[in-house]
Amino acid sequence: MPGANGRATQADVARLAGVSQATVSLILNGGDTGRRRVGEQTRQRVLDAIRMTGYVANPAAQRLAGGRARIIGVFTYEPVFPRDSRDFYHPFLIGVEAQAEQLGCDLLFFTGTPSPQGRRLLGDGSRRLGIADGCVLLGRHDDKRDLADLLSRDFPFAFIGRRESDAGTVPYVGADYVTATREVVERLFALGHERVGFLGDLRHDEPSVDRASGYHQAVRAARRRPVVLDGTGLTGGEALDLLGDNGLTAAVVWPSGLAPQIRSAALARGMSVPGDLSLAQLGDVEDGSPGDIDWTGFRIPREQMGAAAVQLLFDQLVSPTTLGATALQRTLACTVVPGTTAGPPAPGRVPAGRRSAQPG
Amino acid sequence: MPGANGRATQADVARLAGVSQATVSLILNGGDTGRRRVGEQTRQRVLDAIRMTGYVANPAAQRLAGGRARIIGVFTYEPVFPRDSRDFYHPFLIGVEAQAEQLGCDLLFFTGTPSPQGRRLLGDGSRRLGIADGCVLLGRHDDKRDLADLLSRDFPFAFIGRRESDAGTVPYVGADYVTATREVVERLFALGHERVGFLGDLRHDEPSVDRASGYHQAVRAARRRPVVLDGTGLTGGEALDLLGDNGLTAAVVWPSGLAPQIRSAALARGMSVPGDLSLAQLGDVEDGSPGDIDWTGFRIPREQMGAAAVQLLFDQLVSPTTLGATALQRTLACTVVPGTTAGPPAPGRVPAGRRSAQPG
DNA sequence: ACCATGTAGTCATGCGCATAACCAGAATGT
DNA sequence: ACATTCTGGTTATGCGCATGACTACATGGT
Repeated sequence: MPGANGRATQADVARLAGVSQATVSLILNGGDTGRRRVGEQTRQRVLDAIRMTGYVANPAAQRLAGGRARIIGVFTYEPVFPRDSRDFYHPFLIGVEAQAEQLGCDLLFFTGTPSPQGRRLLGDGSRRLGIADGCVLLGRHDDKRDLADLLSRDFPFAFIGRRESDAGTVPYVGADYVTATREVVERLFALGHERVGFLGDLRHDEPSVDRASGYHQAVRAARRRPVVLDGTGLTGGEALDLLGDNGLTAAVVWPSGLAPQIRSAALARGMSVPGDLSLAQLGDVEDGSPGDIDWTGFRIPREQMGAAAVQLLFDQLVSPTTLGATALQRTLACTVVPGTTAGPPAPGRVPAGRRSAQPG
Repeated sequence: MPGANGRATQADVARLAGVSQATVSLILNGGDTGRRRVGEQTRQRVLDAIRMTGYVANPAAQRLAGGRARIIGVFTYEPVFPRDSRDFYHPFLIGVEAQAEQLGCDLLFFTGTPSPQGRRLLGDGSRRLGIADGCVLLGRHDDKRDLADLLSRDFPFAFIGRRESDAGTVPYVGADYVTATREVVERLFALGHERVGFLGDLRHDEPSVDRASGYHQAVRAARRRPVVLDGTGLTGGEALDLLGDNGLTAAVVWPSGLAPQIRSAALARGMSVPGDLSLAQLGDVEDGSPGDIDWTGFRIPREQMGAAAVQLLFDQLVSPTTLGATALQRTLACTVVPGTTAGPPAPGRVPAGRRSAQPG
């Protein structure tokens, strides 16, 4: 005898099975407790009744009563379905969706007006994560206030991408940019380059710091001198000049989007890549650029990161307090790809850049 | 004094403002009733208290109490974030997200195991739409049982794409394929073609029926004979042969994905498009194929359809019973695009197909 | 003086579920 | 024979909110 809205409730099931509503709940959520507490024949009667009535739990009621609704919130700092940029989030979300499905969870996407600083999760009283069991967060902007807010309440969450905060242990699934960068740089040294430059945005966010760190590890291991160049805001040509001025025959580029521009500038000046200049990207380009070039560098396991973040969140839901700090911070390996934009240095050739742009 | 979970409740607000919880609720949801029922200074005190406490409504409680949670469910019959096919859903979802944001609603995506027949919304007791205020549905498969189920309960929903059912008025936002197809065919006649063929999957789903209908309208208006060819499962070459065997110099192709294959086959045989054969697509290709060709045909307003569907759902939520059958079924116009794959027939030239593949 | 009408709220209840607290009867220990 | 433990449940309660029913007081009409 379903209610007015056409859905059966636990009470309906209970009535049909001749037990109390609490018994139905026990059987459904009791776990060990339930199994020990309810007799087998009663159990079967109730399960039959559930089948007959087509009962499905009302997630709102489950949440309100302090249970889990099998709903995972997803918070992005930008629209999930962007119109232009061919989709920074997409690969992550493939993994998120797949894993959520695996775990039988639905996904709740929080919309919100993107503000210039990105949108905040908890501030301004507009957000209502209350309905979700927990929340997966991803995006390039990270708001330290959001981090602190999240840590201060007991709302489970997981970041995609490494995040650190003074306020506590931030649960995240990151990629090991340090190792990946180190390996790429080592590879360039192994090819015979005397010096390998790091050309990038010298910011202090986690992704940048990690790459710089991996670079320095490789340079130190090879007993060479680091050449760190600030490429912020540079055009391809300017960046190429900068590399040439520093006499470099090889460089890793961060963020990766700059690399194709440098390559284009080089080709335009009659140089060859990797003949005259070896280039490597530190991670796949975000906007799926005209990609017939097989770049040397590494690939970020975005899909797996999304899936792992959902799993991390789920693990927290299942055992609210058990997880230690190490279990809360998970790191996945990147795949180094050989590619075709790096090779041995041309012997006796003038290093890249301005000078070779005006051949005599 | 927020609760244990760190969030303020209406009771907290009420205590701070010196009123009862019911008054807070009244002010927040009363609409006209509330404004008449509560004095202005009390109102202000409560609003201040809300600001001070940072109160945000708990959607679970709102739903449970029969109210609206500002959550819109989205049901697709396939994964929302597909790995391969460059994204049939994406354009719709851009509109859905934008409109949901506009209306201040969050989006709940139902995951579920895609089965060969697509997944069912309500069957099998696994789905829980209960948390959402209503649901937007989209996908190529439509399950007549789902339609009947949905109509039988009072759960608001809206389809993206026309759907019909014997069980009642199905709320949907469709595109006017009939008019668009008619206009495209008229255009081909206007270019001077004696006969214009319809080559397509002759199915009975709404999108196919609409296109066939528009084709026949145009043919009738031009007082010509219809040439309807079944293109199901044909390769480009086979389809080209079929057109040639029927002596056609122009054809509209459905689904649109077949058109590029026909064109390629034609070019491979030394024919020219539109010189020897005019082709038009009935709608944009779904998988964003290598698109440097400017196809004659029409464009489906996917983004607007997504937005309109959300709006349609929202309208139902606001006035549960007011909407008549006409207001529940909305149709958007497609944009006819001239393109470059249709032109006047070559005078005195042999029609397309096999024969011109063996020039003497 | 009395009822009708309006104003500004409060009270009580229930949505569907999870869960702590309780309880009856049977089995077991001593 | 009586206390203890186990088995198999039931009762009671509250989560946070919306909403119908009710109340207390003021104002106005007759």
